[in-house]
Amino acid sequence: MNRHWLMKSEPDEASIDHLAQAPQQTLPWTGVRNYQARNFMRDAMRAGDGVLFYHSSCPQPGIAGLAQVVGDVRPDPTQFDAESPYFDPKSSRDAPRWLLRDVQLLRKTRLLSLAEMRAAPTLASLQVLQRGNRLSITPVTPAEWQAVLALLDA
DNA sequence: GCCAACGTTGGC
DNA sequence: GCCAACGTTGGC
Repeated sequence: MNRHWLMKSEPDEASIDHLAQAPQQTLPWTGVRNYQARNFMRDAMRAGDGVLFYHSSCPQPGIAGLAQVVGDVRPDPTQFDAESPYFDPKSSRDAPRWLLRDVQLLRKTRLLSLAEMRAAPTLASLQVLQRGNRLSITPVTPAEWQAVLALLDA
């Protein structure tokens, strides 16, 4: 049984439309610079896992589409790029500190707004809704995934 | 821009 | 290992 995840992206940087227009409708999930989120990608994610694509830090935060993890975990190339905002001078190609996963669109959805998520009793346990949560990648239970699908169909 | 919450850093 | 200071996140 595949796992499920919620992954936050700032739409200015990588929106659901960017994902839809990318080759193979797939984007590398660059820029994760938090160890807990990195460890999820490294240790727990598998190809085929479901992804709730969440728009954050924007006028209308919420779930904008469904995606899946494809391929294997690999080094995030932006950590080696001195021109990138994600450059990490403490990392090296011999011992990359930061990793990424590739994410492929399953389908765009209507925007399931943060307000609607908060109002849904079936999503009360969702980690991203908990007070003080800041992780950009969080696990989603099968029940929560089904609850999101149900809300999207409603 | 504000602010709560959390993560990271670095001196000791 | 402690902990204060600082930086970041992200909704509002």
